[in-house]
Amino acid sequence: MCSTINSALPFSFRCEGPVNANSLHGGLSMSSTHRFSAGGRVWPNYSPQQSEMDWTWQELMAITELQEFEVPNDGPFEAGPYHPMEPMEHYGSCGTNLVEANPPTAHPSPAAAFEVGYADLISYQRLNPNMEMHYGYGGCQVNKPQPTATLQPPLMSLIDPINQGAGKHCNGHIDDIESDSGLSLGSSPPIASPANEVIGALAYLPHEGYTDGDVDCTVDPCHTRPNHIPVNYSHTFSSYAGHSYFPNGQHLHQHAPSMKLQQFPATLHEPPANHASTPRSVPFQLPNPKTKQVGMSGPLTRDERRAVALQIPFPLDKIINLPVDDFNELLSRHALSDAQLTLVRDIRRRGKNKVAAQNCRKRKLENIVHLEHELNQLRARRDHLARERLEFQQNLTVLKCRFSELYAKVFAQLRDEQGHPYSLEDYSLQQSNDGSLYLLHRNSSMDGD
DNA sequence: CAAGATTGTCATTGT
DNA sequence: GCACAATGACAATCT
Repeated sequence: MCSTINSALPFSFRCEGPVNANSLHGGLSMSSTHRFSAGGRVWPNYSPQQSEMDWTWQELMAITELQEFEVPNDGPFEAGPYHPMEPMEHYGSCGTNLVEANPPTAHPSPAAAFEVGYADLISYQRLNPNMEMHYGYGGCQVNKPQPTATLQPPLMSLIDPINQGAGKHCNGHIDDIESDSGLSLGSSPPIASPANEVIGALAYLPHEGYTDGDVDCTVDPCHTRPNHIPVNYSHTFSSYAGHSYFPNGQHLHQHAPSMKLQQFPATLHEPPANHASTPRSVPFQLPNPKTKQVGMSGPLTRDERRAVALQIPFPLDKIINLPVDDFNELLSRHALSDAQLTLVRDIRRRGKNKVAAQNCRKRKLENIVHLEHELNQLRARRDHLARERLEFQQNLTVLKCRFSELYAKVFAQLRDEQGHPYSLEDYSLQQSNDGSLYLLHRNSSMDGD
């Protein structure tokens, strides 16, 4: 005797062997050895070791036991309550709540088995052909800020010593010639780094003070300006020891022969003589160090003023950017006093550290942007998993409902020896360890097995 | 004028 | 041991 029940379900039950009403278990008067097979798997990963075609009764029963299962939500981001974005739908006619009211349980139930294989829910798409399985997140892209172009104003032009006594930055003397603890009286422009274009060269002595013979300037980046930007030097040039320089350290007549030389104001409050673009009525002002543009000069930095005061015979950018061997060679070619040597080494140390600090801060900001992007991606993945869980629960409810119907149908196929059907109220289907199914009277137990 | 942002500098550590 | 990069901390300055 074998009866097969086919339905619209993705699987069917087949009764293997006759119902042996006299095979008593637990003192019952009847039992069943029905082997139920499923024509298709219902849940992937639920029982990976099992044949695609065989479902034990316990497994099927386990499906009916499935409640909500947890989705781990212990990510690094905040574990806020998940708000389903889709309204609940009812399936079938069982009146079952699609979402169980009872919270997820931690007991080793079949639900836990689902947890283990949850990541493999790709197969679950067979029940959800329209399920989106991508985790991409297109709506949370972070516009990574474009790195601000590092302004590279030229190092300071030679400043007429008369100007050293002017204004806030020039108190009539070179402040803190030797001391590192002096006030920072001006924001120096970013010192050129190996990664940045080196613009200009600062010389504190007449140009003859360091010739191309000092250092191999043919390969020295400090002498290359591939992206020279014309700038207005009308009030920022200065002269030193009879030589006029642009702020970038280049001779005026070499690069701007048409520009008129102008006298640097003697004081900050004195308008530059014959200043073409600055009306006399407008007091001369030092350019704001924070708003200096590429190629613009500004107030001397502390180290620059020190270098001027000690007559360091080579530009700051060389001091800072030359390789150590070239730097030492440069020092060896000049007879420097101890104070000069100390200052030069301090300038080199501070200059390199300043660039390092700038790079460090830039990296820090980039890391923040990167982490924000990752955070958005994780949030998108969390939302996607939550939607998957919701769909899973809905399909589970459908299966439970349909299985209940099938259960009743199977039960209806069973007859006792007199051909009478068994009552669902009195009997339930149970499965033994060998997979056999039995009808168990609800008032008895299987302890006697 | 206060508060936050920016920048330079120093001290320290690691390479 | 030296040179240097990286970085936290602090202070000066700017917005």
